[in-house]
Amino acid sequence: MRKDKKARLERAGWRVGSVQEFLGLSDVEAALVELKLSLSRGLRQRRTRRKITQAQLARLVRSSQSRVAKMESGDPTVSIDLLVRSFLATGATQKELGRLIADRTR
Amino acid sequence: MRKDKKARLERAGWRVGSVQEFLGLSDVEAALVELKLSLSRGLRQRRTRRKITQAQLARLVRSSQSRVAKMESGDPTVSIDLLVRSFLATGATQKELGRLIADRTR
DNA sequence: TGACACTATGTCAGTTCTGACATACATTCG
DNA sequence: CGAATGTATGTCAGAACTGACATAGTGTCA
Repeated sequence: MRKDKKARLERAGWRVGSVQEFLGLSDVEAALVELKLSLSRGLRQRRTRRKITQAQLARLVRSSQSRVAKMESGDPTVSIDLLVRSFLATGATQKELGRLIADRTR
Repeated sequence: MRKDKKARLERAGWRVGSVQEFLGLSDVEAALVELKLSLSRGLRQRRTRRKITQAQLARLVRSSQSRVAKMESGDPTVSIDLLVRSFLATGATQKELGRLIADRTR
């Protein structure tokens, strides 16, 4: 490969000549699904432990019962932002959030 | 308070008569800002440790250099979703993500 | 059985976030 | 100095997500 072409490609964001470290978006995608499931489970657990209904939690996070249901069922239209926001709204700390994510059980 | 009214309010999501456990969205909001900062720092750290540029990371997550810059600078238009996705795209595991969040340093 | 409380699912208009682009700024090197 | 490389910031059309609503399903109690 000509040197100027290599330089051009690298400038464009490629790592020419190195082993391909590209993760394949599918890997990241799979990890994201896992993460969302962890958050879903964690959220439902916290909610039921506190003995409040989906409607009550919805009010806490200024959302709706239907969206809470979607959060807890791992609906793909629910963002991580919303899951995290809701989890924190149950009174969880950032540390607890971190542990939930780190200590996931399959 | 009349009993039927109480029931109606509770159905609507209020916890009538109990101590107000409402967190005040501002608390959650503050926690979210903290969280985003943790992710920003973590992302930049992982990127620089791997000695890749913002443009290269952008390619990995199918984003753009400008958005990566925003991610790392804590720009408010960047979602947690995108931060997490990018962090994972650097090859981090869910466990590492959890630790990053749990072990934040101010 | 019916009434009630709770949860699940589909839909959609309005809001938020996104990649891309342009361009400015910063640093390094010859 | 100027060129090259990397990073920061503003903008915007299009994509993704949101709360709200309607409604269906599930469980419980009398």
